Amino acid sequence: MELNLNKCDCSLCEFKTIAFEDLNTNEMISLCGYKTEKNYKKGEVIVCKGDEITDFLYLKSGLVKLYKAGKDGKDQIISIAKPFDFVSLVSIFSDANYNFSISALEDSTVCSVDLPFIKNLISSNGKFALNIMSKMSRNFDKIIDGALNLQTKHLRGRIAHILLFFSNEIYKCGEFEIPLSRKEIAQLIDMTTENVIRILSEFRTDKLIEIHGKNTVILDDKKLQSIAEHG
Amino acid sequence: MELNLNKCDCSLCEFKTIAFEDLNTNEMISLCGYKTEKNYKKGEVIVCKGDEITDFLYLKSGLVKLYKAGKDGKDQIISIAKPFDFVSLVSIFSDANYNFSISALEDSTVCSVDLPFIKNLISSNGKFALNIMSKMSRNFDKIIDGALNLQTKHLRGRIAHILLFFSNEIYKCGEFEIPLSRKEIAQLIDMTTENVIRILSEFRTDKLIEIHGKNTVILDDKKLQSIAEHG
DNA sequence: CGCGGCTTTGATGTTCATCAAGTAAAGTGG
DNA sequence: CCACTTTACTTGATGAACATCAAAGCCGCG
Repeated sequence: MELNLNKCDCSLCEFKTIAFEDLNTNEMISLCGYKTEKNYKKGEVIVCKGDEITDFLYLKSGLVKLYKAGKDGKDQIISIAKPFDFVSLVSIFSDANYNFSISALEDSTVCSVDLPFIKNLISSNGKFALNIMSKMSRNFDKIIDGALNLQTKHLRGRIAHILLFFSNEIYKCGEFEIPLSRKEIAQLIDMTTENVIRILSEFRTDKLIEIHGKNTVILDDKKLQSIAEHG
Repeated sequence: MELNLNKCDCSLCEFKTIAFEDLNTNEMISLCGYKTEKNYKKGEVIVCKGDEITDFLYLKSGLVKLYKAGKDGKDQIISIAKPFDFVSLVSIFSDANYNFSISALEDSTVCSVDLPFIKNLISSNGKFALNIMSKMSRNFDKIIDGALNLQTKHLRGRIAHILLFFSNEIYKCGEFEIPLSRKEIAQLIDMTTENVIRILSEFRTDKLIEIHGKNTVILDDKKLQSIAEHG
């Protein structure tokens, strides 16, 4: 049976640097057979907490959020993954089921590789195993660091932080559309929707940013930086 | 803190279930050669942020804290590791240097295995690799979960939580000595020293706990549980 | 003894969540 | 396409939760 009618050649895919750079030719060919690509529309749920973990996922394009769903829409966002990031986090090797959920913040393409196949690769290719561990490890560090940082900051500092996050890390541009609702921003940096709005308004009257409809423009990068660090 | 002379036989060590259960006889013998045990006194620093990572560490006995050191003693405690826990977290596979610190909360014995040797094992023994990944993965999940949980709780809930943590998970006993100073408790659950004390006092007047010198006694487990969940 | 660190309690002020209410935007059904 | 509903956004007022500041008691240690 042919799984892949989209006749990709993973060995040419720029995304193999995510983890697959250490595979030999044969392994690379197998990989293509165990791989599928899926597209998700903005807002679609990709993984639901409790789902069985059958695949190793990474993001090819778009933007997704990893989150824990709580009661009455009180979700908590764990992290935001951009292309080249793992989506599956580390947890896929610990449990049979996901203990968090994933959904698309923008139209996204997810590459999905059969998990038993990946485990097999880990068993048989030591370099690959170490590479994966190192990548996941770094992912982990970033999330922990983010969580600890949050705790030290006041609300203004947190807002400044995510504005710079989107500007510098995601869009690499001073003008962009925040792919999160105000509520989602609140869930990401642990505060209330009202305060997100309030502080964005403050920043606007202080001429640190401009907001035109959906568009956000960073006006004073340096001051925001300073607020993010010391505010 | 004397280095012992490694006369141990790791194949008999109950701690091999931490990760080494999949090693064959030869690998087990090598392991003993690459392993050292070190003892640390309560309060001693085991690893300092920035130290080169040369070994894979796990805790044989005692209790340690992993923390990020901040300015003027404003540390943040990432997690508390008990015997059978990894000490090195996942980060040892991502970076050449530690980006957190570790110190002993009680007199502790740490087992230390040469990291290149471990990496070698990962490369050559697929079962071992998967096992390690799964264990570290679970570790990661626990820490993330803890961090997210903190965010949802008020101060009283957090205090109730760590009281139960020590009672149920660490000492498995309703009467124990908290191995942390009030300040350290504050660092662990992100609040001020004064409020830790204040709330402990409240709990005492509410007959939820008793405090005799260093000793803490849990009086009303159920009520604490309820505060931890809904407070 | 006296010094410094840890602990405790109280008083004060700030930050932030909650509540309320109103506007804008976006989807829904006739 | 328009009325209708719902969802997102916004602003202000209020009070609660919490940090900060201050001061005093306690304890171990040189």
